[in-house]
Amino acid sequence: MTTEPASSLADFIGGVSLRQLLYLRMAAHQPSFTAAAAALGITQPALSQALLEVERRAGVPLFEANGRHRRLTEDGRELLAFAERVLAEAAALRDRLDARARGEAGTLRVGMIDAASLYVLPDIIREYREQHPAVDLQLHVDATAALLTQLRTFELDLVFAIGPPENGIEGIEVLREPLHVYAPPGRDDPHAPPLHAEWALYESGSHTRAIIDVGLGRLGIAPLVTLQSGNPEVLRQMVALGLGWSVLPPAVAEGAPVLASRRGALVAQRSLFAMRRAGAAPHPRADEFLRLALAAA
Amino acid sequence: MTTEPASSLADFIGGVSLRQLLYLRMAAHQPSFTAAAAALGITQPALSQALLEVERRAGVPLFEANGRHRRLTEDGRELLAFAERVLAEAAALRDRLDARARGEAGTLRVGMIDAASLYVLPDIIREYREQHPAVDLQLHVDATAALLTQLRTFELDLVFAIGPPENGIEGIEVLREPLHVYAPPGRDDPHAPPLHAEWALYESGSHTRAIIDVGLGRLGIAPLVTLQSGNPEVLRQMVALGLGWSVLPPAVAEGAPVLASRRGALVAQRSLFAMRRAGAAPHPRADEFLRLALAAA
DNA sequence: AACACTATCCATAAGTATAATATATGATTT
DNA sequence: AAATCATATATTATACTTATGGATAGTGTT
Repeated sequence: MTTEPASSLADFIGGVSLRQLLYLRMAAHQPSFTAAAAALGITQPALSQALLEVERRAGVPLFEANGRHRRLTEDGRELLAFAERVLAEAAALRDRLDARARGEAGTLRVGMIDAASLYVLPDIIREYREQHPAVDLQLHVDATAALLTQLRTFELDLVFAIGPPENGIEGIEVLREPLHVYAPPGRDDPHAPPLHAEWALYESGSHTRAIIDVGLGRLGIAPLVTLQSGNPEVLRQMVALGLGWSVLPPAVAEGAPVLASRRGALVAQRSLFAMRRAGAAPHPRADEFLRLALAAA
Repeated sequence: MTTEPASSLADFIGGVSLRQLLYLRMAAHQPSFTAAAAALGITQPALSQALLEVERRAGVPLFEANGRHRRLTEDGRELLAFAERVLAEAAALRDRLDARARGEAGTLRVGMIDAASLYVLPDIIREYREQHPAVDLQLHVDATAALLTQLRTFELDLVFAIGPPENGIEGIEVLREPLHVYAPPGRDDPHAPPLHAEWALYESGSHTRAIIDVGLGRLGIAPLVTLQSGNPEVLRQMVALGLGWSVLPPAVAEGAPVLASRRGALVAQRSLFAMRRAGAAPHPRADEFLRLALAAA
């Protein structure tokens, strides 16, 4: 009967559980504690004690005697309203988490290199958007190195970039692209670039450029690079306009038919990997997106 | 690492406490679990375990490794948002309950008999309203029996009515009123009502009427009642118009000076009690109202 | 009507199971 | 070497059950 005046916020928060709020709601909605306890699947003393504990935490009586029943006080109704709100929030949260676990809601941030965005993934993006309209799909196009940095700093969930995956990143190969020499229109044989040839290549420092440099070296070519661009469309145009030679994946170079007949030697292969942080938390939406990508490849 | 799929709503609600939500919020706002634990005044393992327990209940990972720190997953941010909302609700509830405990907010339902409302309590009502403008003060005027019924059925918090208090009701005397015979204007001696006098009295069945009947009997009078009313103003008017005799408290009868000189014998005394349910939960607002009433008396 | 009789409801007590926390320690990362 | 988080174990606190008592309301009997 003597309720300790433990009415500090910390005491209240520290001691009250969602279960107790559930008990309170049931006790308020059922005709008696006994009926409420039965509906909750616990014994009547357990319910009585739990409610007394809530009273103690709240610092005010929540029930008062009414014959052999007990009824809510005005303070009790105040606390009941709180309980209803919190329990409704909890149910909504549970729904959200479940929807997210099913991949039906939430955010999916995918990073991809421009070649992927242009030639490989558009259909998959469209398909994913159709199948999961409630997912907030955010796409970022950048170079491999930048994408991997963003992946590491939790700014992206899934990255399609040139592999193989480095330390702390795990991935699966989605596509393997050959990289061929392409000659500018004219007399020269695409398979025999002259020594004085000028080259338009991917930017120095990029993953693809590193692969290309190694491959060209194996072919005995030390390219004279007069133009660098991270944009493969730019490189293709340079070649098509006769301004130099390049090394490109056919998917890029032959998108317009101009360069199809100008393909030269196979310089190297680059692999497009789908990558995530090693040991990252499960991500149903990323999993689904990747599933679509692998199914298409 | 292997989180059991305990992702049912009942499991979530059953296991999560407000304290864990507090822990989650602190862990999200502090740079490390260690710092958060220190800020919470608990040890780091206690915090780690509590958060792991929440993860288990939620069925999804809330944190993921980031170097030697851990950071929230998207699901974790979802749960954090829930925690913020609930904790804000809890703080607001605490404020409301505290304000109510101080008598500064809430509802106060006071019942009173009309005599009290007319002659005794108006100043107190005005004073209370001035001092506690945030309290929703609801006044009900009715006969004693009806008021006590409403008190018993929790429709009123405090009642000013004719005592003494019955079983299940406890009260304190606020005012003792004499009940005098009042004679109609004319030749008759107010102290000697004739046998054939016609009387206008409180309604049969009312507390005051019962007291009056007993008192008149002691004076050897068996009144011939030609008019009954629960409204003492009506009775006063009847007497003033010469239609009969009555028994009234001077506060009623002499409100207008008409009947002052027509006062006869003291029939009885009735006591105005402030009454509450016996064993009712503390009610700071009722207490304050009663304090004002007693101070004025 | 008054009385006991019975059923219902809630509180309390005591014992037991579960959960929360602290201390000590290990693994990993910077 | 320092910092961070996880794990193991012991201890304490909390939650629950069973058993029981007190109060109230309904029911039948004298």
